[in-house]
Amino acid sequence: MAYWLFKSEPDTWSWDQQKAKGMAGEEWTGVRNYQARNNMREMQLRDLGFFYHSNEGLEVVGIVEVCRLAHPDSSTDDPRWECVDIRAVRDMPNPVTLKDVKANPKLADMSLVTSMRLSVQPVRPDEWEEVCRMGGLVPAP
DNA sequence: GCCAACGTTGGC
DNA sequence: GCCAACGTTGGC
Repeated sequence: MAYWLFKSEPDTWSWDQQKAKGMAGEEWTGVRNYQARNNMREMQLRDLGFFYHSNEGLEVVGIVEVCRLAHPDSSTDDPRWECVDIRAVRDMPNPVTLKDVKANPKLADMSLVTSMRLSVQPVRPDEWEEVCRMGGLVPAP
């Protein structure tokens, strides 16, 4: 069981849109970065992730679950790009902002801080725990 | 809207 | 295989 973080610009694909897809989930298309793609290839069914709003909001707004393993990205014919499907699991009771993350020394190594531009990131279990605690999700899922 | 960071491309 | 040019991301 691993933890991840998915970035999305709310103008393009928001948490509300993700939630509207319900249990069916949605393909996480559009990733054109090898490192992010490789992270998706590593994902297992039922792995959990944070849903983060970039550009606007700049906060973790919810929890998602991987509901389909990596497969070719249907938004391109380029066979290099793959993606998983994810579905919304629940809201963060109190969204955790990037500012909050940066202000917490326990989260200094988080990819969100150290690899700003990576759009699909791994999250360590201790980081998962801490962000959930900050967001009012105790115990962490 | 700006621009720093950084990944990718392409000439050599 | 190096590295300059270029394009994109994303915080501010």
